[in-house]
Amino acid sequence: MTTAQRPTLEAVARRAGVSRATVSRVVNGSTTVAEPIREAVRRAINELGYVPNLAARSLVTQRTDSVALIMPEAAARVFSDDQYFPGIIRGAAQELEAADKQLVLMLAGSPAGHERVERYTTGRHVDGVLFASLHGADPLPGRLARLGIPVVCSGRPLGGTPVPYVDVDHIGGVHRAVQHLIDSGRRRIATIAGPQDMVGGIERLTGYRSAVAPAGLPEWVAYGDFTRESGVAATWQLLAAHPDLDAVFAASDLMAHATLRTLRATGRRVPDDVAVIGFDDIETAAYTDPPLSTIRQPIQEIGRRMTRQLLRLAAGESIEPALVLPTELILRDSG
Amino acid sequence: MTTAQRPTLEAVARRAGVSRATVSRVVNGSTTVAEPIREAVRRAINELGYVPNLAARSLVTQRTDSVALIMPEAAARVFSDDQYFPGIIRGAAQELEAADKQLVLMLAGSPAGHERVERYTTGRHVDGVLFASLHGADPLPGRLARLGIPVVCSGRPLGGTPVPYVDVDHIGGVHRAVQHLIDSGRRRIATIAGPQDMVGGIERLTGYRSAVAPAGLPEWVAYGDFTRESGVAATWQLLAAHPDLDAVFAASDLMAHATLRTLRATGRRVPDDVAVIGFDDIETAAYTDPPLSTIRQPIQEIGRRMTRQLLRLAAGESIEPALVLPTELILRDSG
DNA sequence: CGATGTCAAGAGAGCGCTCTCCCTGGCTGG
DNA sequence: CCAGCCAGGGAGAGCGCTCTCTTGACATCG
Repeated sequence: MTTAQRPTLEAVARRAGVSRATVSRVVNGSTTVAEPIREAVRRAINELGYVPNLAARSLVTQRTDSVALIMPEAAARVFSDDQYFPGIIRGAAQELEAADKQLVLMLAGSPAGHERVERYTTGRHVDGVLFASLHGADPLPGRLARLGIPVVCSGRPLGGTPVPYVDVDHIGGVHRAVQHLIDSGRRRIATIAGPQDMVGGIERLTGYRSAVAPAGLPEWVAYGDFTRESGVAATWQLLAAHPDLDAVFAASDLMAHATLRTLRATGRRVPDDVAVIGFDDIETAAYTDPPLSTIRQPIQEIGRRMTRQLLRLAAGESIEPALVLPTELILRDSG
Repeated sequence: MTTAQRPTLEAVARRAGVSRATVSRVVNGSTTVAEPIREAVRRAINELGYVPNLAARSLVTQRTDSVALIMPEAAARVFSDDQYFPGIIRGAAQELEAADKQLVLMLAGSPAGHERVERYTTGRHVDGVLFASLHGADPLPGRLARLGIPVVCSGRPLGGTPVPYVDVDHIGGVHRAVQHLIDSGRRRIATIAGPQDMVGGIERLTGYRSAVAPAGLPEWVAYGDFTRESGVAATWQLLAAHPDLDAVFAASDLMAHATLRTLRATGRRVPDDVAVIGFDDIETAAYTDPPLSTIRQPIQEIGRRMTRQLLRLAAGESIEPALVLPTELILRDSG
């Protein structure tokens, strides 16, 4: 499997009868090259099938034109049909495509993975690093930031070092949703909260409390980890403790979907007996039975904004330390 | 934002009082370095916070330790809640993690994107290229293969140049599913086929025909593009033409899900009036109403196998030109 | 008509690393 | 006692590119 020797700048230069520098100028679109020469170089490039060696280029330019997107989740969980990560990826990919940069995807679930990510990112193999969702107080974003590597997180990082981030208004969104339940007469409103080591999990619970407490209603909380499985368990738990509940706010659509099914399994009707509201507005939400009311967060937009911030950072501009995007209450039939 | 000058091999060598070569030996784990010196070098590395510059390394080693995963879809479609791409990504990520290599994700939906992918991959920025699902006869895989760049596709490529691939047994799986419908007494079995410019779309239709024809049953075909929206349209189309159909095989779970809902909207009961079988076994399939019978394809395993093949190719080993994984009929309640 | 300015193109010095020699000094064996 | 042999370590040549500096050829101006 002998790989044909790739042509180099040198080879093109020889063939076109010019210097390496001139070929480089043509390749990089400098204007100071006379048209006939430019044309000759182009022809030589085509004839030889020349393609620049990116490693050599980035060795001297100190840029790699690629950015890493880190998912600090176990690989197994990243791609459930939760639309969060895919949405972030998609937004980032779009924005990077426009900037003609590459997206390097890294899963940092295992400790080994985390270590690899650290080696790779600190190894200057990327111009910047995007963190999609953080668990606990991961020190890596702060460390990278201190190394001078551009970093942007999705969701306010819990660590000590301040790192620029993009997030949505969890509290406001949930508050409005729960308030809507209250306004429509619900009085026994439970919630299935997310993991309490993630900002999203914490703040959505805060939002629930901020609506329920002032109304003098009880706080009924069960915990899940955003997945359907955990949603089933949490729903049973709530039902056991409060068989008379008349509404559930679940911190993710996946959990809300599980709640829908579990409620039905117990003979309760949605929304007649129990109202259900989720969070995310994944595609499936419109296809559940009944269609799920939910709080939409602009996931793709988060990915886009993160990327935009990162690129500005990488370009040496200064940016707002935080960007908070609005959420929207989508009312369907479940509540 | 002045980035502190990164320490180089040279700096470490000076500090440890040895030569660059020796530091390189230590970093790369050569055994021919005496323990005291090795230790001194390690200390110097830690004190300086030295991290090797990967671009420089790959310039001389001609390896980059990263592989590209290409999705030839519009960014907008890659991450619907179809689990195909996420599954491939996940499988590939796992396998690459084990090999300590990086996953570079590229979307080649637009013509511009396609061109970027070509530049990047031919630019030797990756050690190999994985194609996740191909539309039509994309010439890129063949071209890369001819350039000597290791390539593996998911699904048999339609192009002229033979390229190694990993696929599942679409025909056999669908045949068994449709045969199951026939065996359970269905006689008016329609299908919603996938795009006919993709192997999966073509072969699933072939599988349907291979079961229906020998049984002397009519072939009722409508076409979709694997999405829910297209599933809705195709179902209405089938219903209009054949109001008496008693089973539908949809070439994707997403389309099957849409069929389920559309059938119900027309007052038909599943599976009593009409049986429905999908293809993929996405997570949602177990949560539809009724739970969807479907043909499971081991998506993650495809990603893993592709990656394994690619790594062997990159290591200079020779591999089987095709790997076909089995599919499995999962019977739930819909048919 | 020589001095100056201008612009295109070449020369050459690295970027940070790996890897092939080659050298040194301590041992072995005859 | 000396040739022969290692093992451990250094020197130095690039990998393929960019970019600054310099040169050379003209056009312009006093």
